[in-house]
Amino acid sequence: MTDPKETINIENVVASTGIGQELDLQSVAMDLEGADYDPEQFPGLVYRTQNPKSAALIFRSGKIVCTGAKSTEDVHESLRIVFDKLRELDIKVEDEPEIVVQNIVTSADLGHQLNLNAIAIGLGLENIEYEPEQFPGLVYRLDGPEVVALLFGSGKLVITGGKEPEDAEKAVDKIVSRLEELGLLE
Amino acid sequence: RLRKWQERIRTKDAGERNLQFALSEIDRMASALGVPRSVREVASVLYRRALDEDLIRGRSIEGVATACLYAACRQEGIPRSLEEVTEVARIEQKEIGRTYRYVAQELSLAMEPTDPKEYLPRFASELDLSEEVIAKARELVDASAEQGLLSGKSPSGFAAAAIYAASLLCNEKKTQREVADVANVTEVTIRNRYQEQIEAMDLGI
DNA sequence: ACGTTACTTTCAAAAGC
DNA sequence: GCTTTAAAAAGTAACGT
Repeated sequence: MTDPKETINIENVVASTGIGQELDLQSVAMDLEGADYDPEQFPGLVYRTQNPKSAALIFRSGKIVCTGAKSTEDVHESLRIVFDKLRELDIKVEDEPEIVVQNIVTSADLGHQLNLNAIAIGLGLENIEYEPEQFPGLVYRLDGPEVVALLFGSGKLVITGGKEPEDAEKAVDKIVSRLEELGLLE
Repeated sequence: RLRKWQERIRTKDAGERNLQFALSEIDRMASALGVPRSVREVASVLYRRALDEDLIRGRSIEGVATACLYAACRQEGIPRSLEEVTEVARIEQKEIGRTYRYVAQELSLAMEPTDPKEYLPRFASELDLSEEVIAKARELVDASAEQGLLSGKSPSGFAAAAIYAASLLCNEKKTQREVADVANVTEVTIRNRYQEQIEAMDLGI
């Protein structure tokens, strides 16, 4: 039996940080090639890195959001690139701004088809959301860890809302044991 | 004193007018959807409960009224899809779905996903199909659901595929387009499921 | 009847309406 | 609540060919 935990794959990591300096986004947009800035539409300037692939949202306050990276390591690497780009524009950036991971999105595979109708009733209709007319996934909010899982008929799932990779592992363990005690796995 | 009294009357009147508006909207939409009076009554009760529980705050009366009607149709076993409800509503589908989920959660409605079989009589009737076709479609839905083919699929699309397959098996063939039109789904959806439903039923026999 | 693109759901942060 | 970013899951829809 393959442990479902082994199938966990980090798909996206969202983190926030700040350079501790106010920015004139209009001029940054002019000097930084590839920058998208449309203050009418959104107050943040969008800057994409290629390696690792990610998107950084840079704000007037100097705060930055990085999303799209596949690991915590990639988030740091992406932001290091962003910091260096800003330094090239003669903008002062702290040596090592604090980076806080805000959300980790992972996918995994339970290895069995799931009867979502039975699971919806088994877990309790008041604890889940399953509206196949609107979305094929069953939404399950866990207590500990505080994450949200989307379960699909194929047995694959998405876990989001966690702040560290361990949250996804704990979530998969809890989901597997809950489904097993309900006799709904396999 | 006098002002407070007038204010109370005004508030009471406004609340009463809002309630009347909501109920008349439920009536209007229910008529347009062609659902029986019992559904309007259930929807009205749901709306009054939502009002009592203060669920309207921060939401539109129109939205809550529409969500209550959608929920009432499901509770009464004569579902109308969100898309169908949207056609007679004055708010967009996304908002109806969101408000419905909120109301269902707050009023502890314990709504189970719609059973595709509940769509069969209406679809068959609109297509002038016989009772035999409905029975066959029921078999198809039960057999394929039992084999796990239902998970994640839209109930109306699943029902549409079963109706199409049953019409073939009973020699009362309707085209995919005809079935797709009454069910408000695309031909692609029917095409992608009717074959596996027939296989599921053959396995079960 | 293909293929492609795109929308549905979940999550978090950012600044401002 | 909205706006923007990214990503997965699976279903459905709307294009064009």
